[in-house]
Amino acid sequence: MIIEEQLLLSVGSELKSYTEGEVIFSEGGSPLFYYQIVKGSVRLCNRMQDGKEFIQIMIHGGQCFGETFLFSEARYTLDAIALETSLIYKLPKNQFFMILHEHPELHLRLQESLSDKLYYQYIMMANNTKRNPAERILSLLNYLKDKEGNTLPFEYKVSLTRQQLANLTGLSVETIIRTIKVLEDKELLKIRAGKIFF
DNA sequence: ACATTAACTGTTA
DNA sequence: TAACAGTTAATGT
Repeated sequence: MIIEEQLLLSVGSELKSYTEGEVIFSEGGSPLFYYQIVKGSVRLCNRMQDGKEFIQIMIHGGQCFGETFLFSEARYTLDAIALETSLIYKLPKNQFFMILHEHPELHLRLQESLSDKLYYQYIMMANNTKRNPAERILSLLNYLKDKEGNTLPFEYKVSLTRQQLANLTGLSVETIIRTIKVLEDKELLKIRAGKIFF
């Protein structure tokens, strides 16, 4: 959790419910709020004119998003869309800076959260540029498993759909399916009832 | 709703 | 040019 709920409420944050697929903010819009997820998850993505999308990062409960845009004059360069029904705190920009001013220790937490996101972005940028599909998928799975703190083989259950894996790696769903099967043959992962165990 | 397969096309090593 | 990845479309769970 980045900012305590009590504190968020005391400065007039709005607790808003979003349904699956609902757009929270979109590319080109003016960043006016700080968002923090209570329950659910959100994807930050770029949508192409042909309807395809590339997921930059997924944000889960306790984490915040959109905050980086409050520190610059830039407009949103991506969309934030609810991955599922989610409860999210929405705090106006000026109130956000007010509590940052009154609670300087929050800077450290925001910095840590930002570093985590950047770490993921670095990994994904390196992976999605040159590597082959198997390497792209494996490094994404490695990152996800690592984040969960799981070290045992085939213990980590990948909760993402094939489509989500495709949108995170820039590969097609079919390539994900084909490659996942090759990786299963090589015994680098297991598939049980359609779910990937890594 | 999500996963899989097949047939086909274009690209790349 | 053979292998590979995306597209399309049909089918399966």
